[in-house]
Amino acid sequence: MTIKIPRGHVVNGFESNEYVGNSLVVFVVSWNALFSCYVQSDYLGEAVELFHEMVLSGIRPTEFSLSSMINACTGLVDRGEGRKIHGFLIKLDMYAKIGNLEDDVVFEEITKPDIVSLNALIVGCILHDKHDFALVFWANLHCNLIKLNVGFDPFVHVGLIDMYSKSGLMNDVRMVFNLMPDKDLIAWNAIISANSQNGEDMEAVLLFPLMHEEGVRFNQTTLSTILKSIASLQANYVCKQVRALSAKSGFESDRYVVNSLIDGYGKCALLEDATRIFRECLIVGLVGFTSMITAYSQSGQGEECLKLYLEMLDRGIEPDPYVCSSLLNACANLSTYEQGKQVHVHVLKHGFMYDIFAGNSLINMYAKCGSIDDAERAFSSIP
DNA sequence: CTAGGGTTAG
Repeated sequence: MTIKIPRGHVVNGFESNEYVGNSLVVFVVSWNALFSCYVQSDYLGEAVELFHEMVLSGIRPTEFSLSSMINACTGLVDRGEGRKIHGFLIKLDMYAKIGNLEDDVVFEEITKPDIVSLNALIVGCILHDKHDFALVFWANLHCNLIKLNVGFDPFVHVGLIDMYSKSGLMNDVRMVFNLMPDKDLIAWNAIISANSQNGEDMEAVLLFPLMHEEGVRFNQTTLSTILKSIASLQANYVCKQVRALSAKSGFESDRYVVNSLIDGYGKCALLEDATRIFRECLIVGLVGFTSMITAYSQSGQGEECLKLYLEMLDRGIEPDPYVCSSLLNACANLSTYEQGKQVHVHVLKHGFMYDIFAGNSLINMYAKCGSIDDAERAFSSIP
């Protein structure tokens, strides 16, 4: 993997600033800026490596550094790459001066846990990639914190909600949310998203009016998140209501909201409405096309799927494993072997065979098109 | 710290 952002630029950029006095403070801020860049560019493993490097060079992380690390680690666990950075964990433990993570007694040695030690522990738990252990550990940690009457940083709270959510631990998600003294917009979005991600779609949608009752204003993220659950529930009427709400609140031009609306209408089998938004919005890109292709595929209009795909390529939009997977599914439903083969060529050309969804769709397509040979070949070609 | 599109069966 190539690292695009030259580290020196960021670090020297801050160092050479004559208005900034304390170089040690400057350093950690520069590192933090770098972490943020890396995480946003999806260089998660590199971000963790850099973090380790910083810690070894004697610079104490701040809540900003660790907040980036929570994101990086959550992402890595998502991808199943968490183990790769397991080695760093051991050293991280040393830094955190908590000795053996598996012994929760060591926590008591930290008489006044601050944001740094707390966050280091979060990173440690996530890096361990041992969710069952993390659960026990966090349960103990929570008890200790309550006993010690230590306030949580809101960022830590949302980080925890996100981590628990991605581990499927909804009870813990709710516990953390309920512990929050000030539930702001971000907290509400996090709990709604957690419900949505864990298949509690009805709950996710019902939280929306609750949030309103508590006097917390929604934003585009809220709308996009509940639309995903509305799509799963195929709640046609609610979908239309949210569309009206998006227009009224001015979030209709948000990329995520638009895509979620297209997808929502598609899943609710409201093809005309989906098409209208799709055609009216000039910002529709790869994701919008994928939603439309899926919608047509599900309504049995395979020719439209292929037409849309060609239109997409015509507009210079590069395909990805998602759209290929959706397209292969359309071919499978239609039993269009020749077209399926063409999509297979695209999958190979763009190197999407590593993607488990694209691979499965390919196998499925050949199977549905009646070619077991091709299906088997596709199966054994999965890396 | 929170947000969008994809696979398998029945």
